Amino acid sequence: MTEQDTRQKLLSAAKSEFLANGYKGASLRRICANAGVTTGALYFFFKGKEDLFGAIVDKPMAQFQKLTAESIEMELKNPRAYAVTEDAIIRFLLTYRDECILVLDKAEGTKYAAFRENWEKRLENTFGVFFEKYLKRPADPAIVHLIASMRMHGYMELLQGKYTEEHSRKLVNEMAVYADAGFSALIKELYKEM
Amino acid sequence: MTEQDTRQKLLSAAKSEFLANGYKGASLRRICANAGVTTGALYFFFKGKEDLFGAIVDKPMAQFQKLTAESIEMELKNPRAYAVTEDAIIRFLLTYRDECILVLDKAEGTKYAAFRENWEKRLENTFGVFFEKYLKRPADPAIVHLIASMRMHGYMELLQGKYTEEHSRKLVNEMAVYADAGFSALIKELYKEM
Amino acid sequence: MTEQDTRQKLLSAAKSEFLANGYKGASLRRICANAGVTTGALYFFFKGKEDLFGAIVDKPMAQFQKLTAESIEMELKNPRAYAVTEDAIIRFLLTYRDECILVLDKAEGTKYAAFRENWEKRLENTFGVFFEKYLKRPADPAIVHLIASMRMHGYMELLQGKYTEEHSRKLVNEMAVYADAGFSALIKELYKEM
Amino acid sequence: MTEQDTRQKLLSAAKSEFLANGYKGASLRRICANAGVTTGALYFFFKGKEDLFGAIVDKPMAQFQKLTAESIEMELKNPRAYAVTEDAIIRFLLTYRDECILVLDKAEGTKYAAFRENWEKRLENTFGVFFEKYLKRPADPAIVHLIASMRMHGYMELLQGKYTEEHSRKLVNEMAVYADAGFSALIKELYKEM
DNA sequence: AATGAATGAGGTTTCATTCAT
DNA sequence: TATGAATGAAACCTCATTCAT
Repeated sequence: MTEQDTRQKLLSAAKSEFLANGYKGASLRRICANAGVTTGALYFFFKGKEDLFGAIVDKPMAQFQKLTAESIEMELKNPRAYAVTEDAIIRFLLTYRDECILVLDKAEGTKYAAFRENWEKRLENTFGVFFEKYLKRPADPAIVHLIASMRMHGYMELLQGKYTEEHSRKLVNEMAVYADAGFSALIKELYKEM
Repeated sequence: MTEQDTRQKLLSAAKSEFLANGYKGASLRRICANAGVTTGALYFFFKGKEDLFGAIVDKPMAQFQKLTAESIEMELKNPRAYAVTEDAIIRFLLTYRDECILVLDKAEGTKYAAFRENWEKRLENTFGVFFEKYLKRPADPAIVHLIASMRMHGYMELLQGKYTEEHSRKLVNEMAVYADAGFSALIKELYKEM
Repeated sequence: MTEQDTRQKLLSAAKSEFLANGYKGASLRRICANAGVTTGALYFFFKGKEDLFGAIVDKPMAQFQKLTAESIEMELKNPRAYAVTEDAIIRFLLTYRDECILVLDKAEGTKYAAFRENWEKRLENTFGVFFEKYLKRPADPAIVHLIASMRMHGYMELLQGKYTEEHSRKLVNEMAVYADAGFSALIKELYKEM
Repeated sequence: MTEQDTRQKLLSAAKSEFLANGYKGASLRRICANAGVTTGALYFFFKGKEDLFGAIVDKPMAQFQKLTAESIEMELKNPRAYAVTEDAIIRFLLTYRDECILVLDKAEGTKYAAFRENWEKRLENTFGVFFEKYLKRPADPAIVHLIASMRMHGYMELLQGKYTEEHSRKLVNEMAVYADAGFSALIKELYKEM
């Protein structure tokens, strides 16, 4: 077995374990057992539990960070860019499905613990801007948070259900139809309340 | 220390711990330490970890089960009842906020593990019926699931954010506006696709 | 409930528990639960686990000690007395069946731990005397021990199987027939070996 | 410390502890302490308490099962084979003295709990057949049980007393003389009763 | 006469981690 | 590269016992 083989087996077993039990609930013993190596081997390749988790998600997530940073920049220049940037993000999510699930839903106890929350907050900001634009005043942060959080959750569900890429894109579009109409209606409703 | 103090302290410490770390991640030691007693004391009041969890959520959840059972029955007779039953459920969720969060989001490892999933499935069924009614054909289960899951998540977020009851009701209404409009738009979109 | 009632219930529950699980394996909690009282009550009537055990068996066993002491004395004066004294002992065993089982087979961890061994040793001595008498020399202590131990075990089995007194007496007689014939044959065999 | 030392030390300490306190009463902590390691170390070598017990007795007992199975088969074909098969069994018992004691007398709580009882039942069956053959009718099951149980106990005592193999064989023969004569006399006695 | 509460030690087991080889 | 061995802390739980009331 080449050195890469072992490392790869460990990463693969770790991914399954983390997905199944979350970071905290994952057992390095089980990972090693499933990889067919001893615990010592794991510590040759990785510094520890968190390092192992990082080895799976760090690279994709760095890219993701860059992606979202660009998105925000673009959207600040041109709000219409949203469709484009969302598409890029969706593509990314679908490409690195497992890694995203890990970071967004299984990362309690790691440095990524707040990752999802942070993303959600950015989404919230974006949504807040929209609301303010159409409402001519800031909206109740709670409703903005709710809408953003539901949207985020939609993306998460999309990841968890293992649809084909084509099917996923269709679902994303339908979610967008749903959300856009909902957003418009909500604006009207909030406008009435004034 | 008065009579029921210790039991109450244990329940209170347990609630915090379960909320913070989930059932599996919760430590009875920490609970006891926070309650200011030894681990043995806990076992005087409760049979074990699951019994302790149950002592917090069992009673409210029995009531909740009754509530949802009634809701389903009513909705089967008259679909318009949805508004009424939803209102009752929302009131319940807000009244037993912590207990609901525990059962719906922190219960892995307990008998309530599937509680949220089951509820979501029922919601999915209801939504599926609506879709079929307006679409004259069954909708893609994936989109029904997505919409239902997002709605569920909305309720969850409502619980997590500690809004006043009045505020919460307002948010529920706004969520309904959002969701109804989204639903209608989606129906149209799906209709076009045929 | 009168005071005697509770004490009696505790003793009765304790007897069952000790019989079922032995002294060490018995749980005072279970005893109290089965007696329908709290642990505190137990400690009002008894000083602790061993005292509770003693309260069940001490009185009968004192009598038993007296009985065997007399037996030995009588047998030393007249070996033919064996039949008489054995009968008395059997009667005792059948009368205090449970207590005897407790002391002879479930007493590890109590002051009675060596009781059975001691009785066996006395039986061994008696048997040794017989052997020496008919063999004109001391027999191998090992075979004497074996024969005595088997006889003891016969008594124990008699207790464990819950036969009627009549049936038990019949079995005792048959055991005696078996043992006497065995003894005679063994003497002959050992005599040949010289 | 050489390679297998710790495992061996653990097995040795475990054997002593199990012999002294039985399976249930044995403490893994004491075992580890006596072996000079921490409790964690035990779990590197063994899956748990029962696995540890199994590591001591499983192999010998598998062999023993084969042995008794063969014995039964042979005796069914030719009842005279009893002498031969008994000899093989005795040799086995003497070779794996400790393991046999563990399984036959200290195994409550393990999968071997019923081992001795089963063996005794087989012996009882064999004895029952003998009785019926010479008595021309079935004998009282109680007396058959008693005789069989006493014989079994004889074997057990043989194991507990640490005699040399030669001495043991002599004792087995003497037990056989004792038992055969006892059996004959009992048959006669029972015959008279008819 | 008895309750209800609490202790503290000990039970088996799992964990992430370390380290000599 | 990787093994095999071992640690020590923490996990849930049960125990006999004590004590104020």
